[in-house]
Amino acid sequence: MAVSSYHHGDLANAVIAAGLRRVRHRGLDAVSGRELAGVVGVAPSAIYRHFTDKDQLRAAIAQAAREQLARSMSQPKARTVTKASAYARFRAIGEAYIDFALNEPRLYAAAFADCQPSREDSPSGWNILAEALDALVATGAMPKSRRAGAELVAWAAVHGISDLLLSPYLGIRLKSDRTQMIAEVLDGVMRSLEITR
Amino acid sequence: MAVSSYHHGDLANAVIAAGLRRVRHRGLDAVSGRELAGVVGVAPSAIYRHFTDKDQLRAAIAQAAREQLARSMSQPKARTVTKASAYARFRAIGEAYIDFALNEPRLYAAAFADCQPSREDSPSGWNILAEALDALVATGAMPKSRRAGAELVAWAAVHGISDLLLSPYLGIRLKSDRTQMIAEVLDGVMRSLEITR
DNA sequence: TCTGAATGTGTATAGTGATCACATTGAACG
DNA sequence: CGTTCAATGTGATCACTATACACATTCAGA
Repeated sequence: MAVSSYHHGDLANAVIAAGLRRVRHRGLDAVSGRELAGVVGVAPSAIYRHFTDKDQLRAAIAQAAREQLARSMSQPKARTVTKASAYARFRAIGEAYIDFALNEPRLYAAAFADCQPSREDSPSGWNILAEALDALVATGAMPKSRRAGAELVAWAAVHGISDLLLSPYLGIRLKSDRTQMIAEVLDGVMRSLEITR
Repeated sequence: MAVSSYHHGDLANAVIAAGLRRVRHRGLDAVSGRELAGVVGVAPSAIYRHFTDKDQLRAAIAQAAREQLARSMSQPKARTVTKASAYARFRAIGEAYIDFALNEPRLYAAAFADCQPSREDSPSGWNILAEALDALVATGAMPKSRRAGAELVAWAAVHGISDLLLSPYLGIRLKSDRTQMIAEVLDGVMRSLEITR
């Protein structure tokens, strides 16, 4: 595609892809429209045919990052017919979330940095989490009485530990092993929601 | 002070103060050295006498924001001699943290945005939390076996719920009452750490 | 084939971080 | 009291960025 070398053919997506690459190892604040244009091989002003604003460009990149996070969360796909499998999947989702945050810290930060209140993401992580929680209730691993608002409790804990582990501010005091701390927080979520194996 | 109008007298602090004002209603990314210099009434380049870098300026403003957060957390000062008072104080600290985040969202975001791994803050929120947890154990409100790593579990939950409530991305799905959701998360922390009233 | 809409180009403006030589000041010291 | 020096502020300047606008190029359909 784009043999003409004048019309690119898919500039918007190319720019977002280049932006994601840039975010991955320099962070969202390091993306500059001009540089992305240069990487893609186009004049700086061409970007404004596809994004009204730099804010909108940032938002588009952030949404792409969110989609990657959601994809990571949807990796654990075990059949959740038994208590044990539902428990395992729920826990695996949490671990996948934290792993993504620790392995792609800048992508993770970008995912929550810029988002329009109006837009929605298709394979939302929220829905993945909700399904896992439903399975927990269906298999009897979690009391129905704890179901309401459980997404928030679980997400808050997992999001919080991710942020804290990444923050150099608190990172200093966290001398002990990371995997152990993650396990502690996840165990805490289980007690908090009265989830049993 | 500073009647000479040439030498300011306390430029660094004045710039940080102006920066905090700017952060409060435009966010950390909106601070520009030139603008701060203008507000304080000084030439743009003068700032570089006190901050080597813009990164360092941002870090200084972020640290000031962190100190404000810690101050908010240290407001609840009830005597923690009984189970009930220790419980109340611990909970109040969590509520103060979340309140600060919701009332000063940009200040809160800035507090965690830029921080050098080396620097330490004096009245750290971590210590305040640790003391409250010690009091819980001392008064028998929390089993000693849950004490290790309890700061992390508590902070993660409270930090997570703050971030999620502020994020427009998840804010959409959170239709129910905020205070109720906050209470749910705090209740979850209590169950998670086996804290009783 | 012609025509218009979509897309990319080049240029210009304004604001930004950063540097450097220079000016001004206050404080220490004779 | 006067000199001197380090700290601090100024002004000019450079490179880079976001953004707007007039213009060029291409593609798709009547």
